Amino acid sequence: MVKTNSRRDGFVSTLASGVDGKSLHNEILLDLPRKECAVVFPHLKLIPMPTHAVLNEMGEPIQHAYFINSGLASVLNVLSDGKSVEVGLTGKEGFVGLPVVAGLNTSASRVVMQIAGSAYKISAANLIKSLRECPTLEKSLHQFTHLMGMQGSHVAACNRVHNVEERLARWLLMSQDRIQSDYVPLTQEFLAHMLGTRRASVTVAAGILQKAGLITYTRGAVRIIDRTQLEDSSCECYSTMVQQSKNWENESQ
Amino acid sequence: MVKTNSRRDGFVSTLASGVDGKSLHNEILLDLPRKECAVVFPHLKLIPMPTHAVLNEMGEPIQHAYFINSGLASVLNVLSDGKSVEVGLTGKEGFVGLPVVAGLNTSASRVVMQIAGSAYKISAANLIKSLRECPTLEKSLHQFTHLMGMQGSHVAACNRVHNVEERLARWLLMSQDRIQSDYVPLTQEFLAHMLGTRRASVTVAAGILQKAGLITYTRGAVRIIDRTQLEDSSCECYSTMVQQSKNWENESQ
DNA sequence: TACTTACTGTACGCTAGCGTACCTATGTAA
DNA sequence: TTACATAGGTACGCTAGCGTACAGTAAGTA
Repeated sequence: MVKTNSRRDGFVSTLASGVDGKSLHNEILLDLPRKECAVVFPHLKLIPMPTHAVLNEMGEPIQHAYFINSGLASVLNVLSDGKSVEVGLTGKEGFVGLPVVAGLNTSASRVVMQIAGSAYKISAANLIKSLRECPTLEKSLHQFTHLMGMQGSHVAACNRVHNVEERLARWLLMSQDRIQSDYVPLTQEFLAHMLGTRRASVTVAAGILQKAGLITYTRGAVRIIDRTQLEDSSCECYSTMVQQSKNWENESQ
Repeated sequence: MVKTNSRRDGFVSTLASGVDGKSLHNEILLDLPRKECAVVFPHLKLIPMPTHAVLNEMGEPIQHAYFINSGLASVLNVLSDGKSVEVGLTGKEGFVGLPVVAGLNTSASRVVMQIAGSAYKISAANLIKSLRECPTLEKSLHQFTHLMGMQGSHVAACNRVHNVEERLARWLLMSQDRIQSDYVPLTQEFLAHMLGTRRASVTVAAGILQKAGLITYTRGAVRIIDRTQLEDSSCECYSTMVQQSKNWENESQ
């Protein structure tokens, strides 16, 4: 999901590291041309995002949007009985606050940090203002809207037809891609929320994957051992989604 | 899902009825300002869309886009074993070919007419060209992208947690909204495809709804009898999605 | 060191829905 | 009228996953 882009240059890095002294990883921001950086960056503030931080709440107005810089955020659909089901997943390639880009005020889902990290925060008002002057940013965000829609649709199909073990494998692979680490610091309880299933079902599925030597599970964290075999254990949805992201990179400009 | 818009005037209707002598129902087109109509309409051709016509095929290049004028189109995710799961649904409020709007060439899903109707067809190339001159159209389509993404996400959650009977009720209600008729000419076989379940499961679920007096089932068609009670039988997802569409109408512009 | 809390492993009865099969209606065409 | 194809009703054994409960274990704290 890394877009190659000739615009990444010393200028951008300098601007970025000026914000809070940390380096810029968000791929949407990295791909902005100089002109647009100058418009957007003054509105950004790099803030730490602790685990379980709620970025947007379902049904509530969106005050701020976020360019994820590190860590992992989940897009959840919350049902009236309190159950939640993950419908999307994004890391440093992504952005939270898409409804604002579409001209809407209300979030259709809850977005939560699953793995702590950092993000560039911008107020909805400043984002809207910036978009008027930043066609590249606008285009990126429209494309990302489409990409997240595709992701949601795939998850819809996957949730219908694939079992817990396959979905767990898929989820671990998608996470690893986004945080670029084989260490996924999550409890089974939270994985269960992600997969919309029981904690006990995750224990069983994780046990199977562990016995097969694909992962090791320690208290509060998974480590991925054999990625290739994990892909085999996962449902086809993983490779389909990866393929579509690649199409997206190649076809968009 | 009907957007009220002052731009709907005699001019537009005249232009529209010029195409094939039939009247224009597509709500995105109806909401275009005169200027943009003049750009887009010359590229449109109103064509009949028979049942099971494939508008876009998953993984294949998009040659044409469609403004649905009547009937009902399903967005399906096709799995390698040939199974398909519906992830979206659109009628005259909608558009097929969203990837093109996002700047992509390949369709991420199969789009099929479920109930015959008609659509305004436009080549991908002409659409792209038109979009450059039509900011209103572009904005509408970006918003529709977002709306379909929300729909897919909701279906993802719904598929995970709700049973066949609830999902069938939801599907019938969503169809009725889009075709504005209580008569839904579909076999149980096809409903099963829509819900990603067995035909036999649909028979059972439809039987329950029929006994309760909410629908009647005749060979190849359902008729909705008691809409209010059907809403009660449906899962919360229906009302959530309706609510979000309303937000969309109110908040956009 | 003992206590406490949070996380993981496992078990058990239960149910929705699956795959499959077969029979019965209902249209349609010869 | 008969033959045929398609759609709907029903049944049966089977399995994944649910809800729940409880015990074991690691990690933090007094």
